[in-house]
Amino acid sequence: MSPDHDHPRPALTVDCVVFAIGDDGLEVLLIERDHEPFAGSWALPGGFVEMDENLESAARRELEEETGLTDVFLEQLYTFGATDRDPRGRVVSVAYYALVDRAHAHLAADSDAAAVDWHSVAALPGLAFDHREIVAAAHERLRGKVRYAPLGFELLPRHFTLTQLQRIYEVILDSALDKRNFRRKILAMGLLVDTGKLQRGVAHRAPRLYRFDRRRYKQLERDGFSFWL
Amino acid sequence: MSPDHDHPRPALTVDCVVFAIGDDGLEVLLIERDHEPFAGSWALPGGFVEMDENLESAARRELEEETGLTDVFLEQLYTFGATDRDPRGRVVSVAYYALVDRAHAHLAADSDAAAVDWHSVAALPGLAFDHREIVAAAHERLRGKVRYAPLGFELLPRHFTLTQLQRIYEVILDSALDKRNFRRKILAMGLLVDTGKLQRGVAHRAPRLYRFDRRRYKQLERDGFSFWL
DNA sequence: CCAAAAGTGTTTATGATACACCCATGT
DNA sequence: ACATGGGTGTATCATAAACACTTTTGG
Repeated sequence: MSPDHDHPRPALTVDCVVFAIGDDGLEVLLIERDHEPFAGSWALPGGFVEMDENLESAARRELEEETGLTDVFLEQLYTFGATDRDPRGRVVSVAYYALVDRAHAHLAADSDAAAVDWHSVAALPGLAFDHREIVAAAHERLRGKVRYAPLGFELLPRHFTLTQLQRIYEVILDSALDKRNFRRKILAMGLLVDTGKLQRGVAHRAPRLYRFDRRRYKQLERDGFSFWL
Repeated sequence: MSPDHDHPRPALTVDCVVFAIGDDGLEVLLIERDHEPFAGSWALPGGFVEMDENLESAARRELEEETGLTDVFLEQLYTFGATDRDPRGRVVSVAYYALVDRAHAHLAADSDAAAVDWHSVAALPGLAFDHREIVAAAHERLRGKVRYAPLGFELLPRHFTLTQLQRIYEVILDSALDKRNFRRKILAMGLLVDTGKLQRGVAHRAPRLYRFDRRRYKQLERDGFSFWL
């Protein structure tokens, strides 16, 4: 017996809000739509969920197909189901957000899309469907969660400097942070490991490179420690 | 053109995790299923989303139909879409959680359900589908969010005493709180209004009744204030 | 008059904030 | 040598935590 035999079903899609930090601050990855509806408009990467795949798998598949990105940090955001959100009919969309290191994210536009490109969150073009609302929800989630979860590291390469990390937080929280206080606090958590390497090739004193100790984070988390910035 | 014309679609449901504080601590409202699958098992109230209703509307409708509850605090939790979560086939469920004042929640079992009743979260019976996992996710969300959002008030009648409020937090956070510190902190936020009334009929000094000032909360929130406990 | 919860301040400890200069490197 | 960001410590302030007794009411 089918769950609802003759019962009509909404279509189900996933959409991905991919964030990175660029020169213009926080940026989102958008694709230019090739087909109707909203052909020519910018939109979030996403598409229909297959019958035999989990939701997160669908999000990862669509992301790879449409942008070339794989192995990114990905988390479910919210499910958007307003009855009029798609002009073609009833379409419910499970939205995810992803965090990537812009410098190491090599993009490859799909045949379905005219283009793939980064756009400053502060100056988005007109978006298809309710995608502006979805980006706004993702942005709010990121701003809230970055303070109590180790999300900042997902926007950086595996080895990074404290100044790079501080910039991540300054961009997301949209406020200047004190360098000494920031460094003291983040190092005091004991989650950063000094790799012993230095970043050479910069026209000033070579900064130390750190990495985030995921194993230790999970350990401390179990022991009741909570990340806080 | 239909969004996916010949493309098969998962079925879409909503499920509600309704919390209240009872004598056994945190409790969840469950219905005893009348029909297969899982006939006789306890399950979350919920059901299929109609083509012309929003997701939250569907959750409220199912909640009223199956338990009689209306006008509750309701928030989207997470969407569960594991391919094997329903033995009948592919069913994706958008889960919501609700908070109600147990004393004022008058229940009415639907014809579809053999029974509706409260169950201690600490000692749940076996649940249908992946409902145990959904309850766990809702519980975690509640524990996390109650500290930075004014959710506690949703579990009390409009007029309440500070001791009642403290108990809410103690139950949800599962830790004892200092009475004097609790009262100082919660009153300092300026969100509670002394109604001037006393709760009579108790075998001890009559406590003052307060109410939560929602208008003022929204005001302060806009001004950058953030609830914290 | 007894039981039961209401109500009320102060001290101490901890964590947050503010703040300025010298150092190392590449050009 | 100069421009650029890297790296470091202390004093002050604000918030959190610990803690015990008197008051009021109903039975």
